[in-house]
Amino acid sequence: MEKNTFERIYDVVKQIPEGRVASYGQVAALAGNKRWARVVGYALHVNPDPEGIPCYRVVTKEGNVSEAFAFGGGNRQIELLKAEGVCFENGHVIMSEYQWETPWID
DNA sequence: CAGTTGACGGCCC
DNA sequence: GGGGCCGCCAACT
Repeated sequence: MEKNTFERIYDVVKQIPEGRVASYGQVAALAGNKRWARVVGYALHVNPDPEGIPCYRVVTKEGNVSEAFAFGGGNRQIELLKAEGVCFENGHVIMSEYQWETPWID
């Protein structure tokens, strides 16, 4: 049973632990192809289930968040991440310390 | 079916 | 470090 590209991306995002963030490229790589960075952005853009898909834990490789955030605003995303213990620096996540360590990968 | 778009990533200046 | 260009793939019109 092969899942669609979007479903695979959503599945990966759902697996992101609290207090951690993953870059679009990271999610894309875990979903199957790291070149899906654009596709990941698009997938989260449609975000069919914002309550089940913590898209706020997904940031750019620089730790920068998106303005067009599904929850109401990019600033909102930062607040949510800070609430989970993620520290920010100059408006961006310290990726070096908080980027998801993807231990698995089937 | 073909062209455009997009919440990106990497490389260059 | 910041800004710009190209490339990548799937979804949308």
